[in-house]
Amino acid sequence: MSVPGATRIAYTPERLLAVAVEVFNLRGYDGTSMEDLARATGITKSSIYHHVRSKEELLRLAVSRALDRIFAVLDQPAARTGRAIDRLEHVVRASARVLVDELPYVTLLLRVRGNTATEQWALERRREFDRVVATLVARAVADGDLDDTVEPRLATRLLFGMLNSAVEWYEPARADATADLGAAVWRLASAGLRRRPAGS
Amino acid sequence: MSVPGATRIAYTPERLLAVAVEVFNLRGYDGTSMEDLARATGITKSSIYHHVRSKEELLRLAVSRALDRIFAVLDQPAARTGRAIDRLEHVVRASARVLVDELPYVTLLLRVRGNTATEQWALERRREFDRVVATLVARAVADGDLDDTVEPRLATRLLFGMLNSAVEWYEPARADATADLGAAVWRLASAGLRRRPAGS
DNA sequence: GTCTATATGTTGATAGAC
DNA sequence: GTCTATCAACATATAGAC
Repeated sequence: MSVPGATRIAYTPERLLAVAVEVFNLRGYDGTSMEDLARATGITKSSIYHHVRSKEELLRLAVSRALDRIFAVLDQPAARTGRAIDRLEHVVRASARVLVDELPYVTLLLRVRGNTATEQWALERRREFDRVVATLVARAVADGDLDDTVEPRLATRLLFGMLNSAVEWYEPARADATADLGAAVWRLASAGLRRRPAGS
Repeated sequence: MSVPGATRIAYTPERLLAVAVEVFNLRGYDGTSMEDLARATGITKSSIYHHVRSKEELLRLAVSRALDRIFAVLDQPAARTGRAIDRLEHVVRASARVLVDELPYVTLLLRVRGNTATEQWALERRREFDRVVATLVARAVADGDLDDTVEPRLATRLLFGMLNSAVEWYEPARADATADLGAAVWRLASAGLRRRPAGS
């Protein structure tokens, strides 16, 4: 049923992945059937299997892309040198950029439950990331730059819980106050919301 | 295959629900089959259908329980009278208590995607809750008690994103620093993590 | 690279005996 | 209240023509 004059989309694994991830995020990975993907792409189930081995491969491609981008943050110079508090700020802001730039992929990653081998691997890598950040928070506390009344591990989880929650509500279309997500998160996490009478 | 001497668990809808919610949270609602529930309960699929009409009914029972507890927070006197900032603090702390006390049910509620009519109803009620809280935040800003540099709606989302993230990591077994989740969340959200040289 | 047709297992749910 | 047996629909995935 090709339309004359309208060029048929040539599916690459990359483009197929983009469509699949959208549907996964809408319906959930388990709630999405290959038939759903067929409808969304405009080709049949069989044609999809020409590009990928399995439904799980699509998941693996998606979460590994998200993980690559997120771990790249930890390799940036600003995350590896300087005062712990400044490195932490950089990790938060750069992670926020990754979240926004790769929103569908990061969203899928953050919703992984652990049903398949792929999902368990993704969960393990996420824990690895959390451990690195928790170490950074602990160091900032030791440096006297962060309050020591909130336990480092708890602080880390609240900090990234706040940031990661953005996958549930961030709308890239709107160029509103949420434009710089990282700035907002860092401001709230470091200074808090409460207005102070005088001084900073 | 009943064991003599070991009293067979008498299943009530309530007890069945508790088991089902555990499995739903482990595998995801869509990733859980009635056969999975049969294994977890120790009775057959057919027996489960003696207690509930459908798999979706289990979901509905679970999320409505969570929603009831959460909306009850807004009806408490401390959430309805006094300064907006104090009402907000109470809503955060009371919501944290609900999250902890009803952890499996709240967890399931927060993971709903919208595939079924039940799920869409749950999402709509969650948005309703968010709107009430956002109004409270806006009022606290107007009162001059909250900083006006972070937009109220964004602040609300970050605040509850932080709190709700607890369903991903909170462990009731451990009576550690996370014992009072609400206190930790409120402290971080209001005062921030950064250590200040002098004064409060 | 896409299609039709199909294999093979699993799904949510029901019928009816005990 | 639980069971065995079964259903129709749908799942992932494959075979092979064009």
